[in-house]
Amino acid sequence: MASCDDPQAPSAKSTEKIPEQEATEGAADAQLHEQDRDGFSDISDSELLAVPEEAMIGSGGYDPFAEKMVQPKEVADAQVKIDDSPGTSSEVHQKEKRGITQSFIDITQRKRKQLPQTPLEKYHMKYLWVTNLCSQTWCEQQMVYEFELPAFLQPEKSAVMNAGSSIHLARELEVHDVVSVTTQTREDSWAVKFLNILSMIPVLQSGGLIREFPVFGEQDGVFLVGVIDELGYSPKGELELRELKTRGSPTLPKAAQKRSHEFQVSLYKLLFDGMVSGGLQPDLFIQHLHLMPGQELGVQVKEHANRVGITVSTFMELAELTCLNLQFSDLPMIDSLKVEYCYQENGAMLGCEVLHFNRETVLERLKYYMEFWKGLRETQGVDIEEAWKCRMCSFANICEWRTSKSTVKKRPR
DNA sequence: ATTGCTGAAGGG
Repeated sequence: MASCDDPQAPSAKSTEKIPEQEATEGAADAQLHEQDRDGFSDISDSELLAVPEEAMIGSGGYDPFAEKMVQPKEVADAQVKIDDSPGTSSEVHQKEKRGITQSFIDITQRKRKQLPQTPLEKYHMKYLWVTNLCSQTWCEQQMVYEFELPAFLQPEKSAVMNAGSSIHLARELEVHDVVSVTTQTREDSWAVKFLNILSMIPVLQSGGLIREFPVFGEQDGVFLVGVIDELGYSPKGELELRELKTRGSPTLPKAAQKRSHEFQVSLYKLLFDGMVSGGLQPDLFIQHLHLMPGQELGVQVKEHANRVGITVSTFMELAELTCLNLQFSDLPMIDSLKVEYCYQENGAMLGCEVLHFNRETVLERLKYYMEFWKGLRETQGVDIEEAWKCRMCSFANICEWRTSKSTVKKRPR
């Protein structure tokens, strides 16, 4: 629903998209890789240093041990225009450039102050996405490489992901229209999220269906941001979260992938429940995102707010209004979590799973993943039992985790 | 800060 340019770009105005509610009441694995007997041992010491040509980006080289990456300045400074439609190739390029920029900044910062950085600091993240944590559940080491070498993703994989994005967008448009709103500041971008929420609350209150509901909040000291695919009521009148997963093959996912989906929807519930029960404090946006409370909202944003019957002038006014609305609209917490799987090719439903929410388990896993982001522990790759994941990993042949494992195995002393 | 800080999900 929301799409936006880099609001920090000096000259660039960005556009956010806002859903306009329509009548909503009528809206209605692949092959199993059997476990490697020898786990990680298929990698040799010579492969360890043989970085393939594709790992080079620009004029810079990648060294998994020294973690150096350099590139021409004009690349680092390039401002990128964002394409509205999710999953286009321009988006992929944009991600690449962003990754390169981050590494560039990282080097200069490290030189200046010789302090060890937490991953959050290193990648300049004020907050995490729910999906960051989901890829972390698959393989933390792989997630790290995706941050550091975003250009290295397999094209076939991104093709399946782009197709998934298109299907999600089409579904969103079934329940509401989307209009563009120009934003000028980061505060504006968040204001648009708030306005989206404020316009979806009444739909939920009247028993309707909504898609792409923004959720956020503090978890374990870190600000977490996500988007709930779909919220609606079951015939029994329970508030139901539905997450659609489109698949490249007409098969249901294996356990490892289901675990990640379960974690994803559990995080959504954690965040949503927190929002409707008063857990979202306006101050969090200042503390974590360093937004300016008194920031005057942009003209376009104010205009849109007026169209939906809201008169605000500063960021904080709207943040407070949103938090209060969430808390006092008497919205229920999420009762059930559903994941629906469909085949990309023809849209055929492959299955639907109802997942159980276990607060303790989710919080425990969350804590473990956050320990990584806070720099409290080293990066952890997959366990030997899940070494099969490495076979479809783009980073397998440069992976530090794999090489360390195989070294241990070959030279036990 | 010399320059400057993320649409989220996307699938395996």
